[in-house]
Amino acid sequence: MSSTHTHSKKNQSLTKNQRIVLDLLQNSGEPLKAYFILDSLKKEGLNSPLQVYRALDKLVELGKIHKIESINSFIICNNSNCASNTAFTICERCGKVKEIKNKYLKDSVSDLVKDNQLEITRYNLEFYVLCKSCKIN
Amino acid sequence: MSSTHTHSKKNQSLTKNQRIVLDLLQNSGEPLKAYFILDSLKKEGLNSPLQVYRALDKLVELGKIHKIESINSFIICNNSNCASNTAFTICERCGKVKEIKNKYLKDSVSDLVKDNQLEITRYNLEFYVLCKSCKIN
DNA sequence: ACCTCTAATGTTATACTATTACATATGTAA
DNA sequence: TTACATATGTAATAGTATAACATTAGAGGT
Ligand SMILES: [Zn+2]
Ligand SMILES: [Zn+2]
Ligand SMILES: [Zn+2]
Ligand SMILES: [Zn+2]
Repeated sequence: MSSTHTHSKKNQSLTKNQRIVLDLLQNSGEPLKAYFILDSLKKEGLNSPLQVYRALDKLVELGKIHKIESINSFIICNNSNCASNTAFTICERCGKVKEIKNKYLKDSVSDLVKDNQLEITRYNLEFYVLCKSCKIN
Repeated sequence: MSSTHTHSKKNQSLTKNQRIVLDLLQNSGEPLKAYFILDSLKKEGLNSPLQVYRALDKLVELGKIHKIESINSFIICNNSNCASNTAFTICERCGKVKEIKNKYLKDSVSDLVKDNQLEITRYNLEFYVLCKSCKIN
């Protein structure tokens, strides 16, 4: 079973608990809270908070999901290579969260970092907005 | 006692609880947790979490302190006019937090926002670093 | 196959963070 | 004064996360 390529490691190495938590977040697409995940996955055999938190921790570490600290929630990564750099917009009215595509963001952040003489290892940027539907209503 | 000028309102309007919580954060200069604040201020007459949280909420609203979400802690504002825009460096090793002076940051953020076509109402930026003393050791 | 080591699991209990609810008091403005 | 908004005090409870310990599953080397 070690005929695999290097790049497949990350996908294959997910354990059962990690996989079902990731699937839930993937299918949801929006931020979910740990205890909501727990309730949702009772039927899958997750019985204790720790089982959820351990899976979440690992998935965060792998960069497959992100934690949005201000709402104690977890969301599937919407990019392919965030590493541990994250950037979100959060609607101030309805709480809707979107991960900002880091394709273009990177250069902007680099400039900002350079301009302010920071030596950073990673970053987390939270931009509060009024989402489209909230702007209308 | 209402002979005051308009601009002094914000300072004078602090209530007793708000004042003693603010003083503690001011004197500390580093991020403090709500229950630590509670313990520290037992002798000042604060007996319940709610008394602390209410003071903290108000001080955050006034922009006098900021909450650092990722560590559930509160820190005195190091700028004069953050409004609700915040930017911190956080040491990945020892957890030391510093607020970034927003004097220069503002333009950089404006550029970033413009480049990424965001319409934001405010922001919170967290830059993870290795602080000087951690870099040495 | 066997041993070894590391990572993950299962379970219980507990720690930490924050809010609800309700009664009371205080300050401010008409 | 009356009315209103804001702040307080207190108790109970909700929500978030980790410690501790025993057990199991996988990966790698021999
Ligand atoms: Zn991502
Ligand atoms: Zn919205
Ligand atoms: Zn500030
Ligand atoms: Zn440090």
